[in-house]
Amino acid sequence: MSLPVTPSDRIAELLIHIGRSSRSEDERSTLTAAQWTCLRFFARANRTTRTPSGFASFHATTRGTASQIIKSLEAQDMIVRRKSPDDGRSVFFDLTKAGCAALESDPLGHLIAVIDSLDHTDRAAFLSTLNRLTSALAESRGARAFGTCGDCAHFTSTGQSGYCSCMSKELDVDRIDQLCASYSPFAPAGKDADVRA
Amino acid sequence: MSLPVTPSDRIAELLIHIGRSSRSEDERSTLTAAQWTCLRFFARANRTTRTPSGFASFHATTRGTASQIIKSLEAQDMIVRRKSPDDGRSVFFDLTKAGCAALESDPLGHLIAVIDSLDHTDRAAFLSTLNRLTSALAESRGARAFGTCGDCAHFTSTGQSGYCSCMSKELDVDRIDQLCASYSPFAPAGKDADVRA
DNA sequence: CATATTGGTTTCGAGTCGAAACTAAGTTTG
DNA sequence: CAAACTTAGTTTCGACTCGAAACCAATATG
Repeated sequence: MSLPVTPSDRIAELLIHIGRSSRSEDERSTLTAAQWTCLRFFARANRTTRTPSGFASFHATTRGTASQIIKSLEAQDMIVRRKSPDDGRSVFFDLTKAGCAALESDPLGHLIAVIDSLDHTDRAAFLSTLNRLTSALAESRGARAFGTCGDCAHFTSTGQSGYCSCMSKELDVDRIDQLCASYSPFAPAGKDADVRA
Repeated sequence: MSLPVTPSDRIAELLIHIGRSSRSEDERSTLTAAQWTCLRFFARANRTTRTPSGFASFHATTRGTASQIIKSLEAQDMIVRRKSPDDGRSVFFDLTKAGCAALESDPLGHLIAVIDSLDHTDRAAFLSTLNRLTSALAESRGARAFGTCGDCAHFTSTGQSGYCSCMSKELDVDRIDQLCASYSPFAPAGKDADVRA
């Protein structure tokens, strides 16, 4: 009955709990938790990542489920569908004015405010550990971690902008802070072939 | 479109993500995420907390929803319903043998393993910050935080066991690590009257 | 050109969710 | 003591979420 409770158990317990309880929408928000996550993701991810598949893997669910959540946001005019110029099968999404406006009252604000009240160095240490946990967990799940281009192993800074060896493209300042599905926390072992490993 | 992304934003993003993705059941587990959370909670909470209301407030949902999740676990013989000896309205739940056995393959094990691989001092610091965040968030939501009797302001250790001023009862070793809904992270300001503030 | 494979959608059934209406057992209060 | 709360729990409802499986169209692979 009373299994030994290690610090790791406690941390896992708290992580689940905080993730769940901070999404509770006190004010009758128009969106559900899944819809908020989707809207946030489309606001933060780069164009090649802002797709149904991208969201599905970020949200650790199936493409089918992702497709439905996206559909519901489209119906509310929070996002608009765009065809990919490169691939006839693929689509991506942009936030509408209404979508951007909705983000202003993101219920996640509560959590962010609380985090903001932390001591500066504590926060930095916390973020660093959390980053490590996320990458390790993604790896153990056999999934790819998500991260920003600026932190990515494929990225080399060239002053203000930088170059992504994965997309073979120069990235301007705006894009450096965007989420990318091809993010890799590790230095690539060999050549680009390893990107999809 | 590209709002400034502060460290706090990143942390919030990661917390939501890790909480969600670590509950994904790779192996077709017999239980859903909500059911796992419920089973875990009943395994960890003390008797007065192991109730439908207790779970509802822990899980940040309504009593109605909690009731349904509990019903589904009862139907699978994971938990058994007991009448409260003190209050004719109240019930509480114990894990069955099957419930305890199920916990052995808790999908949360993945996350725990990853946390276990952290450096000892990093882990301690992480837990401490996480605890602070959880309490602060609960307060900002106007909800009560959950914690163990051993960490509670109502608790005074007397060597191996200890005394809970909230329940006015001596707690033996087993109970010290259990979750309690009356947990308070702060020293009680005045007398016992403040407990329900 | 035939055969995968990939990106996306749809449908299905079970589970989750909050809100609201409801019962029953305690508490307050006049 | 009885009427009026309040609290613990359940039920029902409709909308949403979820994974699985079946499906379609565009792209690779052979």
